[in-house]
Amino acid sequence: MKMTIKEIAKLAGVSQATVSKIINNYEDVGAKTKKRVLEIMEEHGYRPSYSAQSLAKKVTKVIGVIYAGKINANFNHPFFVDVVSSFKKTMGAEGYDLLFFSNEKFHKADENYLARCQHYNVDGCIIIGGDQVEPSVYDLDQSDIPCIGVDIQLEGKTSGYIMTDNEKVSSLAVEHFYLMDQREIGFIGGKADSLVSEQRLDGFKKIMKTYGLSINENWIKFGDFFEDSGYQVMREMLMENEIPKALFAASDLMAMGAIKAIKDSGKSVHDFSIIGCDDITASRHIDPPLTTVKQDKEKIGKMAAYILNDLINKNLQHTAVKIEPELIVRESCGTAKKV
Amino acid sequence: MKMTIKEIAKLAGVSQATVSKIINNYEDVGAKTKKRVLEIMEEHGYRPSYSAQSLAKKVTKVIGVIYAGKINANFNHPFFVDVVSSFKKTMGAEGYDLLFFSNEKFHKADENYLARCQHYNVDGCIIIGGDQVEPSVYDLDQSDIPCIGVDIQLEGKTSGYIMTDNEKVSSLAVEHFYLMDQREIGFIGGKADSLVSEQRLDGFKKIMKTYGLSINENWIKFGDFFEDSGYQVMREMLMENEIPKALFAASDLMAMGAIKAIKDSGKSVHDFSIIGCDDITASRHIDPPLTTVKQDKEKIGKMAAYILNDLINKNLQHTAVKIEPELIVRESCGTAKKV
DNA sequence: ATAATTAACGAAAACGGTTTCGTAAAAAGT
DNA sequence: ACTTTTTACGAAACCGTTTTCGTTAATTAT
Repeated sequence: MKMTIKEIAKLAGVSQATVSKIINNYEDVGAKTKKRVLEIMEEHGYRPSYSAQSLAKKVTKVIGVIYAGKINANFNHPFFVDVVSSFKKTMGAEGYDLLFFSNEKFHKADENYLARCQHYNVDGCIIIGGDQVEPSVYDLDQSDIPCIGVDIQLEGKTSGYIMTDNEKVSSLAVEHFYLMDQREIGFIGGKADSLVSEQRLDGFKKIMKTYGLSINENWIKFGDFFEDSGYQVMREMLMENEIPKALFAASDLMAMGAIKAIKDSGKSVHDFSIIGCDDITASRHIDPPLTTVKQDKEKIGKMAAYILNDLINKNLQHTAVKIEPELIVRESCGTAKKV
Repeated sequence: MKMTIKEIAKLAGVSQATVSKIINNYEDVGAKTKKRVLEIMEEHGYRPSYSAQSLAKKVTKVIGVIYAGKINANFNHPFFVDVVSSFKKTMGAEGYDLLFFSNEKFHKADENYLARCQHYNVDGCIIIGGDQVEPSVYDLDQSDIPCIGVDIQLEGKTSGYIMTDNEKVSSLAVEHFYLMDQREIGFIGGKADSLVSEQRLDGFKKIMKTYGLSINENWIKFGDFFEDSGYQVMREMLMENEIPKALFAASDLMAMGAIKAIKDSGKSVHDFSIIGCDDITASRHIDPPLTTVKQDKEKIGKMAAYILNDLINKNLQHTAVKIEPELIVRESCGTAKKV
């Protein structure tokens, strides 16, 4: 049942070469021959084998997708889900399918990402930022395989990266607090060793200084971008003597966790001002509707695809792009003081 | 730089065959030879080519992932995100990577799913239920490629499927309404032509009859499982003369949309009883915390992986499995009447 | 009518591996 | 010491394509 090019050729009374040329749209094949062969192919449901093709040509039309960091990390984080969804859509339109690598710790130790990219001969890959830069990711970055990093800084000649302007993210949040007359501001970061966390913290400190606000180091804590960590961290803060009145959380999920911690502690959320980050779908529905710094997930995914495409087609050198964040005001910072 | 088996063989002073045997753990190769070759491979960072390997062997260790239905449908629906995440984790542990097919409408018309599965020579595939059964999915189902369907009924000899017991889902919801003294019950389904919607509606009607509750056909509407559709549908209902006091929505997202519609209409959500379905992360945080029928996403993903594995290893014939749903009571059906 | 082009096709090498089967050397049995 | 078995390895065919280059037949130019 599984037809090969050889059998099609025999059936059509032509050579393999001719069939192959028809598959690949060569010019030098007669119109009637072409028609006949095409019909036979259709009739037998013939499809060229990917393996054979990508062995012979050097192109695969497959993009590797890598979640850096711990096992399965971020695959189901709402922010990355939306980014990857947008990326997938855009790359799909270019004819690419996406190969999601299982975390390497599941594989034999020696099968790192570079090895697997070479193994599958992917045309390029996207690396989703993780906790820190693993050696395995570094090797891939340094290779000649086109890579686009999201929330992770890639430096290879055939790499690029994209992320939201994270310092601006913090500025937007703190500025809003300031406008709402909040001065006792805490910061809940994501994974302490992630680039994103670092940049947001930097931005946070800078803008606090700019506004002449004092920074309380006890009010700076780190989670892992997911909800539970926000809950834990807030819980700790709540047990201290001094409690910040305003909180900027580096993800909506952590903000949600923090809010839950506040509620569970018996205090009223309305006595706190809270700003999240990402603007995930749920944010507008929670209680209170969450004021947040929006990241343009759609755009990030799309741009990542464009850049990767250019990298693959060698229209581009190494590039880094920053996307503008946007403040979305809802009700978690009080409505009373709204102008 | 790109090493081939031939070069490794030359470097080691052995034949290709021997190197290949080492790669594939054949017994008939001497210990010292093996060691030497292994070292050379390591030293040169040699990795066998996937294309060449899967051309020669017949196994790829790749699973195809297909979202049936419209472009990009369901890729970012929280329910499926969690299911696929769990599936990915489990398959990853078995050494599989996942190939996500871009929607075929992006590809040339003739490249349907079966064609691409054959093209890539995947070991098996998972099909995520969509609006309806497309011809392309049917062909794949009927082929000899192992397939596991989630929320979609696959009937091929090498296929299986898994979904929550959807009639039970509706029973759980309606029973709860009944206990809470709600009699005027509406139903918001997902995509009207999806199997899941059908089953839930059937279950809904049955249980309503069982309890002797009258069914108002105007209170039965369909969305598409996403939030906006819940909003729209609820908006319509709100404009009618008779408005149901209790609503079962076939997804939490639609429930969230419905709640928003109620709020936007100026009415109080607390005058309504609402039950969702899925139990996504956000559900416990929204206002009011959503009572919902939980689907065990983790389990569904894991079981899907187990079944697919068995299908691939031919330990299994066609199988269908149903997963038990569970009612999670929170506050969207009033707390006053709680026992 | 003849030479020069062009069109249409095929032979065969290459892509990078796997696997069967045969064989020489080493080990074991007698 | 000689046969038998086992061990370690290699030659070569094969997996299903692509692609280069040469060749013949058909056109066109002269």
